[in-house]
Amino acid sequence: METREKILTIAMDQFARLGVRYVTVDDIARAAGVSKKTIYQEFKDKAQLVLEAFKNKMLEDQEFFMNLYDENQGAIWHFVEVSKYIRSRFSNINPVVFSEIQRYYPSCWKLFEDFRQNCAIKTISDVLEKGKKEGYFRPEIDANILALVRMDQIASTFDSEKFPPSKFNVMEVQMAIMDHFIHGILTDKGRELFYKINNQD
DNA sequence: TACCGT
DNA sequence: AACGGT
Repeated sequence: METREKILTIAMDQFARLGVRYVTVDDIARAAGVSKKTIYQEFKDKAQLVLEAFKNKMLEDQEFFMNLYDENQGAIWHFVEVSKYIRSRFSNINPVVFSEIQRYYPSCWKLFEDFRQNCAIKTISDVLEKGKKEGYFRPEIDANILALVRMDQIASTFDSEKFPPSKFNVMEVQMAIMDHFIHGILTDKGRELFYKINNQD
């Protein structure tokens, strides 16, 4: 693997496990088997290293969500799969990372926000409309409003002030909120399918 | 690796 | 004192 990629991979791994501020540039250099000089040849400073590392991960996520959307297996299926992915993906991330990024790495945080605004919310709204057409979601729901609501719900899951990791398990919160949201929009026909999808694995 | 500034 | 940066 190329030096730059190796640094990014190892950095991301350590950031996720231990927190961005806990991991020093010296730690990363040691773990990657390179000198600090090499790191600073590739990256201007630690902030840029953080930015690039998270950007890579977010591009992976974006690709996953695109593929999910393109698979086109129905609105309920889509919501269930997204919830699963978020649970698996973020169960390996130390919850302190979110508040660290928000506080100390604003350009990196902006990346998250842009992704939510430009990509996630539109997709959710589309899927809500699709579910209405399929007859699985109640026809009277407002897709644009509920897309924003849903996005806020997902984001709140990672808010360690609202859900302190000492008292809450991110995965359980994620599932509870998902369940509540979807039950608020299902038709009777949708509820049947939802139970069916949930019991098949 | 040693070192400096914060 | 510890860590980013040279």
